[in-house]
Amino acid sequence: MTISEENYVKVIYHLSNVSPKCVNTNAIAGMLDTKASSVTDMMKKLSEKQMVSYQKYQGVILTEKGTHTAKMVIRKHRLWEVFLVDKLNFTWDEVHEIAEELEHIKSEKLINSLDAFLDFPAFDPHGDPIPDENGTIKKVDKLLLSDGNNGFDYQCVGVKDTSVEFLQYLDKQKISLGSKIKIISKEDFDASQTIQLENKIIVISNKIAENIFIKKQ
Amino acid sequence: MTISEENYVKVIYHLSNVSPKCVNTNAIAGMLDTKASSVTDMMKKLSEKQMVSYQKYQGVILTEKGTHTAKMVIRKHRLWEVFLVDKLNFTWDEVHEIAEELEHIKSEKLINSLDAFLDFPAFDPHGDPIPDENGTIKKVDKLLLSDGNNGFDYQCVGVKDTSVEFLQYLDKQKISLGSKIKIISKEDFDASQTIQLENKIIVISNKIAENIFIKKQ
DNA sequence: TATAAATTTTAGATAAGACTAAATTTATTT
DNA sequence: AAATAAATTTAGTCTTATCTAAAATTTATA
Repeated sequence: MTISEENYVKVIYHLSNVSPKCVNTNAIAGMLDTKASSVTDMMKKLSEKQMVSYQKYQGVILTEKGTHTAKMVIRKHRLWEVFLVDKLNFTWDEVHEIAEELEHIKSEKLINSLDAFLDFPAFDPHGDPIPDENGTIKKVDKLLLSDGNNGFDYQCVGVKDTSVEFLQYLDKQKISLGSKIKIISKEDFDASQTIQLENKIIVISNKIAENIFIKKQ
Repeated sequence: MTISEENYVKVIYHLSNVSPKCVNTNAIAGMLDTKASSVTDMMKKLSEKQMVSYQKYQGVILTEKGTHTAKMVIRKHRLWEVFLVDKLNFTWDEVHEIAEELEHIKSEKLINSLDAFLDFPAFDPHGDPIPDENGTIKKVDKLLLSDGNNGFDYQCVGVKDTSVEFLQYLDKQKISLGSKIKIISKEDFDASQTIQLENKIIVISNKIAENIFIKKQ
């Protein structure tokens, strides 16, 4: 698998999780910042390699082989992120870009040794689950802060958007994985929420709330 | 710089150290397992990028920029090798191939953090010096075992050949970095040597002796 | 249901990096 | 010094991954 092929498979995997049907050409092109015609070319190649099942004009679905390949790329990406944060003291907004490169390093022994070195972490610095050697992913029952209920106590367990801008906003507000969050109230008009953190009460927009994963305390 | 360009620059750097004049096309092709015509193409490109000074039919010399680029690639290669051996428990014959991939990961912050995490090592697992952040390389006065003198005590400080076969031969003989080696005698006929190790005396061929670096005890 | 709009695919082109085969330049020999 | 050998470059081709523009198909709308 080339780096490009791995990136396509990874993106198809992520898109499959959003809407579990066929993944369409334009969606892939959008994620990879490329053109639909390039995607079509690659779909033919990945189809020949048995990574996706592809029917003209109908989009693609990952095969079992393709799903496994995607999970292994994601495993590498997330393990490297943990390495960067836990061992090299990177912040959570700095790791994505570098992990995009590291995720394509080939050795299986390397990644399994790294996994052991990091003590088999289950989650990456953004709270996303790390597939194990077999591709098994721990399911967590998490919900979006925007779907939480007034008066309840929650804990931040992940973020949806992992952009530098969003992560730095959270840093500024002192919100990180494990932070306690109590929902005080929610505005009907714009769905903005008033929430209580460890030692302050703040108001966040719906856009913020839709990108924070929480679970019940 | 692309991965391919970095590999060319690295190879030219290594060849420059052997014979410090112009590096010729065929030598580069041999090292990279490619054809002379491909090398010529790349030399034109590297010349445009000011990495080498190139005159048709006369070979190439690295510019200052090219030398620095090469050193940074080598720095990354050797630091990753230390990481693999010291932290992930790889053996010294397993690390080269993986480091060939890791050496092309771009982030400068990554490599400097890794350097600090590893406690600023001066040498890689094969005894080769690691350039620092500025490209400075600690000079060591080492010689080849084949050039050592009878009756003297030495210490193994590096290997020239880093192939899996050679390194595994050394493992079998329990020769590693830091091993004490006393030269007992040398045959006139084939330059084979009888040497004393910690707890045994063995005979090694000249080919072996020409690939072990030593220094006086 | 016919037509417009959006999506997707095809056809043809480009750039990077490699190749083969032929041509050119430099080095070596007689 | 001419002839041969070796090294290097040029010219043209191939593959991968991309692109644009045009054609084909599907979906949405009047």
